[in-house]
Amino acid sequence: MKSRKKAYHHGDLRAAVMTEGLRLLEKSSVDALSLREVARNIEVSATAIYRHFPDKAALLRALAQAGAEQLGREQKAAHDRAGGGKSGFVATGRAYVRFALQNAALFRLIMSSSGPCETSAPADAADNFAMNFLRQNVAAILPADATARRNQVEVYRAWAMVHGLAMLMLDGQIKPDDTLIDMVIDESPAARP
Amino acid sequence: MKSRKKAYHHGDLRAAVMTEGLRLLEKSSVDALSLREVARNIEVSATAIYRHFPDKAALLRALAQAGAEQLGREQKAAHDRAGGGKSGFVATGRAYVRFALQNAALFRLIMSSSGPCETSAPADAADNFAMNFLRQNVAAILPADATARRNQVEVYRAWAMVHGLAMLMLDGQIKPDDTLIDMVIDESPAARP
DNA sequence: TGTACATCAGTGAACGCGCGTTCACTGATGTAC
DNA sequence: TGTACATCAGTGAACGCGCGTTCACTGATGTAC
Repeated sequence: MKSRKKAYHHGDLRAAVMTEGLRLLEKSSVDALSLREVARNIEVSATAIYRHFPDKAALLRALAQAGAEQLGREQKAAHDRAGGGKSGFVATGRAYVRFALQNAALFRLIMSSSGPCETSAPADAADNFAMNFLRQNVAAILPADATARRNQVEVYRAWAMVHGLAMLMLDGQIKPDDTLIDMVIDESPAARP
Repeated sequence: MKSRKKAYHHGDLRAAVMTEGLRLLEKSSVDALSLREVARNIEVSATAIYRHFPDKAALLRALAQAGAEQLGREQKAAHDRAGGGKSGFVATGRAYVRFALQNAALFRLIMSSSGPCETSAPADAADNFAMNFLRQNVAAILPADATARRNQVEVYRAWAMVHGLAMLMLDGQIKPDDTLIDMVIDESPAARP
């Protein structure tokens, strides 16, 4: 069989590269990801990838972008499923940590490639997904008369707590444990009635 | 000049390797650290290092260990300087984040190489430095009648918050800013009177 | 409907690179007499 | 104090590896006539 060329229809190779890239990130680290390995696994020459991505960095950027979108989607879904408000906030945090645990390398890649969120006002959809989502959720939790500064600090604190829990579990410093995740987030002062 | 051999007295090469390793970690990432670069920089053949470390992994382990000890020392110093108690707790957190920011790659290395702290009771000095320190500090903050489980969750939450803040700043997701660090930690519910 | 042709997604050979590690070696050091 | 010798921290050449990227190429696809 083994047809030599045009094994992929138009646009399919790009998708296959992305899929395989994401798959490999499930099993190893970002630095262990190589163009050649991706190509090998989808049975295509290494150079074929250059038809779709100018270089390796571009592929990583695309993977990070796709990952960020997925994380955003999962957070949103969890939030909506919980019915918004405080339990929406808690659900968002849980989704964040669980995504990190189930997509370790991808999660790290996302964090290390999206820019700082200090980039001024008009939110940068994909880049600032987490920030924006948190900001909205935290607003739902604070007293209505909270100052902007107070709100911001609260956002950072909530994000840091959830992010830290994710990273510590990823690094094996804290044993991953769904119950513990729930306890840390649910009982957090910000989440208490 | 350039004497060819025995440029280092007994034990000095080991120290020089460690120092240069730590220095390189200040400027780049763990994966960018190579035996050969360390050797080059201290003007020694790459193979000389094998007299002191069985392989690269052993060097990384030693660097992680040294880093962990330094972090522990800085936390302890900050704690003592603040006079213990609640402000000691806050100071410890600040020291943790600042250490991370000033020793980015080393901090990551520490976190990724020390084992889980779930390893049973009799604490493993270097490995569990952060945990033990936090545990003591959190105990000083909780009401005396707090349950062990509650205490543990509180420890994890505090650690996660501080660790997350450090990682988010390291990854450029939150702009590093001493004032913000202080606000996030100082005003955290755990640190409030 | 059939044929000529431009396009461009694929190919495989080749490049130079820096890496970790091995090997047989050398020569300064410090000790035993 | 002077000499013979074992030790062992250093050397440089060499290994094989997998990588990202370049290059000139080929041949299937889809369009214009």
